[in-house]
Amino acid sequence: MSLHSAGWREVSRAAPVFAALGDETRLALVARLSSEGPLSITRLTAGSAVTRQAVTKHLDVLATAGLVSDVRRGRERIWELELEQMEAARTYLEHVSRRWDAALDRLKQFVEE
Amino acid sequence: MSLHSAGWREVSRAAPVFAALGDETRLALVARLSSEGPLSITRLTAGSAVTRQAVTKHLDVLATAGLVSDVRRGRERIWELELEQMEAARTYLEHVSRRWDAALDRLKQFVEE
DNA sequence: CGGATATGCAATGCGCCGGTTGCATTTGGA
DNA sequence: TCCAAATGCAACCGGCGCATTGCATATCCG
Repeated sequence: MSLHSAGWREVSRAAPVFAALGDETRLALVARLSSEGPLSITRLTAGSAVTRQAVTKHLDVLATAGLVSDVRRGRERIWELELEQMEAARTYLEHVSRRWDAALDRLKQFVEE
Repeated sequence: MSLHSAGWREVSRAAPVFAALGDETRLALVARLSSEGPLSITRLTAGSAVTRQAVTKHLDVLATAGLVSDVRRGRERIWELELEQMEAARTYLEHVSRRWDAALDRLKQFVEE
């Protein structure tokens, strides 16, 4: 078994998305956006524990992971969710679950025979 | 809007799980386990780019997040997936998606009226 | 027993991450 | 025009995450 199997390509795509979601502050931002809709940086900062600069950086991280996108409206930047990557992550977890179930089935059969 | 809304409790539970999945090496380990079934540390190390110690640490991280569990068998430690937390993560993403869709609907309705 | 295999424990190094502070820049509006 | 609001840019810092190396311990087996 080498690094090339087990879907390494998929892994290196999914990991950054999970990494982006793996921070409380960022995940909270995602939660805010999902429940309140598109918001500006200042609005997101109000109700967050950290500085506006921190919020900005976190939004950049999320954007790099493809989880959010921004649109300028006058002097403010409006951020909104981008579901594609999140769906991809969800699908990835689903695949893992399925393969694991299959592995357990094979194992069970192996034990029984 | 304060820190108490938008399901902060859920956020602080889900974040560590995503964080654990947000590393290529760890995600690769999860992939290996899901496709090949329960494996020992040495077997996992063979086919991984890093040291056995690194693998061990990563497994510890995954275990702390509740994503894997281990069983001793003689002189070796067998690791296997623990689907519950992964399912929880998947569900979390699903909820986010739903809320976002709802938010978009509200927004659309608001614009139209 | 004794060697080989599998794992545990500990110290160390270093880069990046999350956060802050200070100041500059753009834009809306009275 | 002039002020305030919203954001951008940059430097700085403490800590932790990822990985390594070296050595100790446990376990299997001939």
